[in-house]
Amino acid sequence: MAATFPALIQPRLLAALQASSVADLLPDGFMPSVDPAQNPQFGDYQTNAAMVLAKQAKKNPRELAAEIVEKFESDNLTETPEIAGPGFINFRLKKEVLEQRTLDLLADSDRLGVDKVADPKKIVIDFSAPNVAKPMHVGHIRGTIIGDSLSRVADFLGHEIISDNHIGDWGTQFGMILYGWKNVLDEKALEADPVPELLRVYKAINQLCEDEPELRETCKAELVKLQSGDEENLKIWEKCVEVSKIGLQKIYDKLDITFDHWLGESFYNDKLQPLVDDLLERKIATESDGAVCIFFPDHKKLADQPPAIIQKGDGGFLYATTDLATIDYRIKEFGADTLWYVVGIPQQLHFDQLFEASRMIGNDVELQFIPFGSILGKDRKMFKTRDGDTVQLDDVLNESVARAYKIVDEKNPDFPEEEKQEIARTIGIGAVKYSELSQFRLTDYIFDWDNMLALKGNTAPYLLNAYVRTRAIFRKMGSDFEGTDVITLTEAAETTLALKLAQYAEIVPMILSDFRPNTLATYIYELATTYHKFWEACPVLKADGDVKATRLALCELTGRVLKHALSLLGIQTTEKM
RNA sequence: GCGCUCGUAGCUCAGCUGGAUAGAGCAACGGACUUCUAAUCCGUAGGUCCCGUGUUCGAAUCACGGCGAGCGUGCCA
Repeated sequence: MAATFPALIQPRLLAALQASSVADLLPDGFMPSVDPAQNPQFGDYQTNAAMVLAKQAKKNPRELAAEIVEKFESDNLTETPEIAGPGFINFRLKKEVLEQRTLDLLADSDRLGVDKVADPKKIVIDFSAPNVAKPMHVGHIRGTIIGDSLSRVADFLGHEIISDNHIGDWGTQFGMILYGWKNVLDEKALEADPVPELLRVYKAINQLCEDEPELRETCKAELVKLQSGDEENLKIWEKCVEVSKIGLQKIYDKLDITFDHWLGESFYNDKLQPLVDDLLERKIATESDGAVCIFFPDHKKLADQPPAIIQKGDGGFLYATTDLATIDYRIKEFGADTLWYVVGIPQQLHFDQLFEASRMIGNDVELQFIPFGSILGKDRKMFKTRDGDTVQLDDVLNESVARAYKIVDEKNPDFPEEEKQEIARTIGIGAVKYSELSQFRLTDYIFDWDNMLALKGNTAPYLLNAYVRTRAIFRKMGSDFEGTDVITLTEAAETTLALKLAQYAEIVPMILSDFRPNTLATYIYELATTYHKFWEACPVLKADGDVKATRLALCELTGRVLKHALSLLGIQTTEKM
């Protein structure tokens, strides 16, 4: 596949710069930036290179721009560049170039113009990671959906990606669960639907502990028994983990999310003591106030923060210990060279410490903390499971599907029942995912049903409707797209759409440069808008000859790109709605 | 106290490594369906980009200082 338009313009522009009076100022390996023009009136692409270099050369930017344009060899790629404003150079693609690109993209149905990365990595991605014995609530939705989307994008770009659900299956919550299991468990309720019953037990004991604090000691004793290998408690624990996993899997199935591994905290139990001993021996960790800690005296920020504790005074381990063991395992057993952690921003300090500790240990691995903002309750405070007033993730998904069904049923009362439900599932789940992925991941927001489940405006149904419209054409025509030898762009709406389609290849690689699926979401929204406008302006089936062939091709290609881009967000498509 | 993140239209949010007149959606108002799906399109209205200073030809964007919100901060995860 040919390079993207910026990648084609850049070397020509560089050659012009090297032939200009500022050639001496260009650093080795310099490549001028070429970006899509903000406003179509300026052209298709623009560069600010003249302004940047004029500054260094102490020249007039517009004069330098004129010199660059003079030396610019378009080689039939663009029209003569134009100079505008303070010194922008604007490029407009030749029509034939865009037409040829459209044909190329049609022939490239697998990749749609998107190249694989030159340096594929082996990446373990850690996301979702719910605690067992507690159902997922809305707070878990971000990491789960963002992590899944990043996995899909990385995979498509040619990385080897291994997803690992590092579930919390060994935490202190088991003290209360074990006590509750033995004292307040409703066996029948457990059999009927284990996850809510486990939550009830957890909440009940949590409440009891509030009322009579001495109960906490009893719970702690249960935890110690578990951790020292007590047979009865181990059995209960295993049962708990088993039923919880089944409950979690149901949610993941609804979300169409899978993991390569489920290596929870408990998996690393026998690796913790040797790790601590080793770090003590290597003087990376030291004893302090009875606990084993890692200090960071040379780190400019962490030096003033408390140490990372890897073993408690009572001999117990903490999540810093488990996470260090996990890094080690992922490097040695998975052969990973890169680890991604999609985790809430409150854990920033923990990961700063963890990564620094890993560096001190000498691990040769790239570590990437990909944080996301918090979902807050109406009181602007973070959701906390133990309070019990959180909204469960499953309820959100069900409500979303129900709302979508209502509209599907209104608009298409004649569709078979099963089809209506299938469409409602696609739209409902897609709406939740899109509302998350279309937002910058670090922004905090207050949970609001109507906001998260909106179906109007910049939402999943708008995008799905654009896809449905591409399919409606071929359904009406009575046959699938049969290919074309010629593309003739005449209307502005066609040109704009063709350019937008070509830019898919520019957008996808950008997602991983700063881990922002919302850049892709924005692109899909713009593509859908562009297509909807094309739809209004350009009749397809009533057209003839090359015009019709061109428009059919644009519909087909738009459908392919929409479907593919949505799949990178983990959103499924529907043929009708 | 120290540290992290955020602050943009009435509301919810975009705005990529500094670029041209700061953009969408919702809500409000006005238009367009005997037409390939109107879950659409077109138009009107809406702004002290939290405040201040600095760097720059140019700042919503970068730096510093405030203010506000949320979060973290030695034995939970």
